[in-house]
Amino acid sequence: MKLTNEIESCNFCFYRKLLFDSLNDAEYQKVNVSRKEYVYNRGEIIRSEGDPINSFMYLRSGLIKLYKTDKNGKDHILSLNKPGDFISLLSIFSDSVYKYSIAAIEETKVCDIELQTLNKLITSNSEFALRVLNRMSRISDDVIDGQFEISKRQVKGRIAYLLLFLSENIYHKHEFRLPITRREIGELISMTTENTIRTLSEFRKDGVISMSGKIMKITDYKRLESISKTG
Amino acid sequence: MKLTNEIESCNFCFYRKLLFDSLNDAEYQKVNVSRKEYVYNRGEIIRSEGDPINSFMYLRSGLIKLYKTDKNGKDHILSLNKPGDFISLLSIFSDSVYKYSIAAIEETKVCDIELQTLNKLITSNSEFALRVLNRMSRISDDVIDGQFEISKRQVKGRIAYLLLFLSENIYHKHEFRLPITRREIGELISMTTENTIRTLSEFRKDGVISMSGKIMKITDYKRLESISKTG
DNA sequence: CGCGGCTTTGATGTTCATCAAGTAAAGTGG
DNA sequence: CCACTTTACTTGATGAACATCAAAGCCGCG
Repeated sequence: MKLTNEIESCNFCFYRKLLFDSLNDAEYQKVNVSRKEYVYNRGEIIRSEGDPINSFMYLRSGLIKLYKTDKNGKDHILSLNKPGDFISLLSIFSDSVYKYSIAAIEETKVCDIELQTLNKLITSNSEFALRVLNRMSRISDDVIDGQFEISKRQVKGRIAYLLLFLSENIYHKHEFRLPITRREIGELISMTTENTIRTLSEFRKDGVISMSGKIMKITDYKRLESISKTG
Repeated sequence: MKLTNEIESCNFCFYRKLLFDSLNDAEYQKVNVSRKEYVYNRGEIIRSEGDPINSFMYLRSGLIKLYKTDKNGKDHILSLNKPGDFISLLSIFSDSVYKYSIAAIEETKVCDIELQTLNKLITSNSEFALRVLNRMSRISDDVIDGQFEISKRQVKGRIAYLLLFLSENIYHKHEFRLPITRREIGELISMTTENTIRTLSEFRKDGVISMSGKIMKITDYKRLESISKTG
């Protein structure tokens, strides 16, 4: 993890309009002053379950996973999140510690704003408060919905769903570099590593995808969609 | 569903302090005026997936389930909620329609407040806004956490977990009337009705519980806790 | 270059869904 | 209130889906 200082001011930040649009200049200054930029490398843990929550973070670039570790030490991934997702909005107002861990899957840049600053803004700017409510609601919905979509499918459908998710929501391409290991895929879809691999191999044999190492290419999109729907 | 008028004013409502504590008298009046009371019978659907969200509800008494129906018509229960849970806080600020259905499991009384009224209060009273954020955060956390707890266990552990949940969080007794059918238990723990029944029968044979029809009694609490932990 | 983590495949067994079939209970209309 | 219909409950038999165990090749990295 490294502290950086790439952005001079939030004024021109792309993510400004997602959440901070309703702030006036004075309020912006408060954010700008309390704001810190961090860069996390692939694999680095950003926050661990149980860490105190005293700031609000959002992703400027990269990819992260939200996960929980069970008593056997096995991780269960709740969701993958990309820039624009306000990952630390979960639990932030209901608990003083993180209920989930957050780790960087790819090199990830975050902006970190003191929780106190956020609270003051919510108190002083009601439009902003509604905006936070909206974002928080959305991210919760996404996590719940993602879990639901996974749980109602069986392995093939789950893998297909995940590949489509990566292709459509993260990379916007039919060919991409798998950002996560096969074990992590398993942790995400509640399946063992072996079955995950077996299913991927099967997809390759069936000509639905082609892959070499981490490079994935969806060669039969329609078919994959059909597997995701019916499986 | 029936419209009632049991409560004269919110002033003495037990649930006032959970959320509405920070309102002044004038704000209270607004709530009181826009407020409607409804009673739903066992089994009645309160809201269906896709219904427009234009009010905010909370449970005064009873028990409800949040659920989604998949394309095969099979229901998946996301959570059971009891008085004090602000069930309609999910999705309320991120979507204009319900993403989940809500149904009464026992006779349920709700207070229904126009969304517009809620929004005005959030805008005018920042302490209230923080309170809503807190409640929303909590209910999302609970749903996510519940799903996580279920998904990491296998059948026996899931059933044990659910029985303990009902005993500890809903009824505060070791003996209670099962509020849901065996099929619904299955929908809640992502398991077939048959396996649910088989597992309950097994628990009875093993002397962990005794049951006749819907009446459940946990006879070996320690054992059930152990099954919930290890299973 | 060797160690540890990732990947892959096979063999085997367990868990769980499905199908079937019957009893019990609960709701419904005359 | 009773006959009828539907829904809930229960048990058994069978097979499919999936986990587990084992073994080996691969790859990146210190």
